[in-house]
Amino acid sequence: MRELLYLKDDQIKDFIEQIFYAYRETYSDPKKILKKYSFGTAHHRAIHLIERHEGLTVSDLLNKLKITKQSLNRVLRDLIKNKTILLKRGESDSRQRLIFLNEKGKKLFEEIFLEQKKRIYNALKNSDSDSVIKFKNVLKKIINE
Amino acid sequence: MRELLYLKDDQIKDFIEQIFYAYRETYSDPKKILKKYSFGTAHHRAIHLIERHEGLTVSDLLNKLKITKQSLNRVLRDLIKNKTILLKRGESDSRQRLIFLNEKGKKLFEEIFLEQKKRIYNALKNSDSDSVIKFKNVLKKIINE
DNA sequence: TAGATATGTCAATATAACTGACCCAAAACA
DNA sequence: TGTTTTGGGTCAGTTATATTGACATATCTA
Repeated sequence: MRELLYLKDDQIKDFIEQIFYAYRETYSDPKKILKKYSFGTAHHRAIHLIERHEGLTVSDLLNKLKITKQSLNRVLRDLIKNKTILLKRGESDSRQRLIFLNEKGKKLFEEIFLEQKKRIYNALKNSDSDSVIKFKNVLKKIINE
Repeated sequence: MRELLYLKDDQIKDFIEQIFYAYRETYSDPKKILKKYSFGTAHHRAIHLIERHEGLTVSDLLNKLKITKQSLNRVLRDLIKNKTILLKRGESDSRQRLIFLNEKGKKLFEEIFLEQKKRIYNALKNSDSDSVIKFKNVLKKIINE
C-alpha cells in the first residue's frame, strides 16, 4: 500500500511546527493582563485548570500540569496570598485540599479569558462546524497518543 | 441569530486546555534524546526550524521563535560548539548569517523527529484525510488569528 | 559619508522548572 | 492497634530559558 499523503514526514513536521505556534500565541495574548497582577504563564495555566475543574485536588492539578509539587507550590502560594484561590479540606478525605477560585479569582479568570478567547473565537467563527468537530477529534488523538 | 454551539465559551476553554496538552506532550517526547546531547527544548525548537527552513537567517529564526537575540545566541553558540549547525555568510548581504544543519545536525534531527513523530503519526493514522485537512486549516487560522 | 541594519556580546535579573531531603497528619491496612 | 502508605507542605540549592539594557562591529543604503 502506498504511503498516504497526509502521513508524509513533511506534513508531520509542519504539524509539529504549527502546534508550537498555536500554543505560544494562545498563551501569549493575556500576558500583559497577567503582568498587572504580577503573575506569569505558570499562574495562568493553574487558574485555567482550576476554573475548568473546580474543586480539584492538589494531586489532580499536579497530574494535569505534570510539574513537581515544589513548582506548583510556588504558584499556589502566590495565588492564595493574592486571594485568587482558596483551599478547602476534602470531606471524605481530610488530607486532601480541594482548590477553588474565589470571587476575585473568577473575575481575574474572566479578564484573562476575554483576551485569550479572541484568537480561538475568530478561528472557529471562520470555520464550519464540521471542521471544528474534526479539529477537536484530531487534537484529542494527539493528546491521548 | 443564536450563538452557535461550537463558539460557546466552554468549547473555547476546552480548546485552550487541549492546545496546552498537545504542545506539552509533543515536545516532551524527545527530551530524553536531547538530554544525551545536553540540549533542551530551546535547542530542539531551533533545530526543528532550521531543518524546515534551511539557510534561514538569524533574524528569520528570531522572528519564528519570537525570543530575544540574546536568548537565541546562547542556543546557537551551543549548537555551533557541538557542530550541529554551521553558519554561512549571506551572498547578497554579507552581514547576514545563513543557518544550516551539518551532517551531525541532520542525524540528530532525525533521531529527535523519529521519537516525536510517533504521537502525531498515530493520531493522523486513526483519522481520515478530511479530518487531517480540516485540523490543519483550523490550526492555521488560530495561528494567523 | 551618514545613518540604518544584521549580528554578536557583556552583565544582571526574572521566571519556571528541577533534584533531594525532610516533615506532618490522616487514611488504609495487617 | 500499630504500621505503612498517601496527600500535602517545605527548605535549600540548582538548572534552563527567558528578559532588559547597554554597547560593539561590520556592512549596506541613501
